[in-house]
Amino acid sequence: MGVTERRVREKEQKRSNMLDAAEFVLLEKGLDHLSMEDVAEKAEVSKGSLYQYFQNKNDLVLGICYRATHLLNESFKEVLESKRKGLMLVRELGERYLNYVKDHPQYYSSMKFLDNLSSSEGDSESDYLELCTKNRQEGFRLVVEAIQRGIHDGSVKNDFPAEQLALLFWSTSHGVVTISYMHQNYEHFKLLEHIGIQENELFNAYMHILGCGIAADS
Amino acid sequence: MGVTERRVREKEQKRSNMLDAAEFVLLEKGLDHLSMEDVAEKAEVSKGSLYQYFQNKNDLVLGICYRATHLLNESFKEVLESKRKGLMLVRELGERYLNYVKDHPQYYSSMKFLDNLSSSEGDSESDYLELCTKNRQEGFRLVVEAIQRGIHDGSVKNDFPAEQLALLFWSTSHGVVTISYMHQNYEHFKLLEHIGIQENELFNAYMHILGCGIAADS
DNA sequence: GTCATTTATTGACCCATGTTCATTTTTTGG
DNA sequence: CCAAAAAATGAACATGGGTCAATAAATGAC
Repeated sequence: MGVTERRVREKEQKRSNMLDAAEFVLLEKGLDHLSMEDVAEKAEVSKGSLYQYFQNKNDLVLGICYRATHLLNESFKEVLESKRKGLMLVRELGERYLNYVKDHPQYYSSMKFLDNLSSSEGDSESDYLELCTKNRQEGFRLVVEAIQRGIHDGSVKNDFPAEQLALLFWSTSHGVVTISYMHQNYEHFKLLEHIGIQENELFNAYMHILGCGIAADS
Repeated sequence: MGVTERRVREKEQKRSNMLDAAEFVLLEKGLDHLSMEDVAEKAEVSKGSLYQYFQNKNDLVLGICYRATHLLNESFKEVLESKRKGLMLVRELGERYLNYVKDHPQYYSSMKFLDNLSSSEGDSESDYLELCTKNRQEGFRLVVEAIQRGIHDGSVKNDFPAEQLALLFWSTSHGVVTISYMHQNYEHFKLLEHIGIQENELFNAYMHILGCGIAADS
């Protein structure tokens, strides 16, 4: 009979509801003030129930992070479906990343949480940790693919191996996006408007400079 | 009499001792496991005493961050004393930043803490918060200066205003350094060695690409 | 339909840690 | 040497993550 199947489905549904609630609280209060009590209340369950679906608070946040990395990867995959030049794909990936952070700040903060997970805390079992890591590797692989296609179609120069260029793009865009995120979400961060430029301008300048560095001379 | 002066000096000395202890604990246990109790024990004072010198835990960490930003700025100033071409100075700044993070991971983690301070938490009074912000602006100003000198001496092209280039350099190097830090300090972060390159290589590639982007055509 | 068994839910409770404050100790100036 | 001011202390409080015995609900055999 399909009873067990149904129960598995129901369990996933409840877990998903809890993650929805957690996302809501994360968006409302930020990572530092996300409490299990608040999540439980929002999800209309008891605090104890949360612990039947998530091993601890870290695991819960990593559950959000799993969604976050998955969504970003889906967005990246869309880009790679295009048949345009590789260099254009790279630019598009960067734009997607920038918009993603603007549209889903709670997802981005869960990814920052993953980044800040120290080794010792990684020890505490979390099923989601491995999934998040896998997703991130997958995302990186997509960047590599875009660059490889650029090298093949001649739009990206091949001074460096594709992985290295991808890592470079990964790191630097991470930095640019971080600044953009801080500008949007933190009151006390006033570097951008102190200079008087918009995030778009920053990003365009970034892509221009990067373009000069990695574009093939044509 | 110089009694009050002496007491001010003593007070600063005690505060400094507490910061030393806090740095020690930060290095030992990381930001997540830094407890006021541990700091108090290491500093050989009671927990309550800490609160006579720091308004709360955030303030204490920002006290470390103040030292951190100050030290980095001092290092940057040394670079700017050189008479070399501006482009070289920029590269040197990047190298300093990279080495700084390697040599003082506890300082870097305190700077990450500053970065992650949400607006609401910034509300909670911290004398050090403003000082840290000031220091960061000062650091940024030094980067701008290096680039301005590069534009003047013709080693940096002037497609963009110096502030914009500086922000770009700031953001992207932040990203590269972050990756490097994570590689060194987090077990579960295996992106670099999975690809099989060293941090130096990454940094050199970064400076090379960046150089292509911002160097004047000569 | 009933009931024993398994599974899920609950919230009171525990504990770690940041923070406060009344009390005690030390320092100061006369 | 003493009264007043300043500093240090640690017991006590508040918050929030995590646990668990008790309860409720669901299941399947009869």
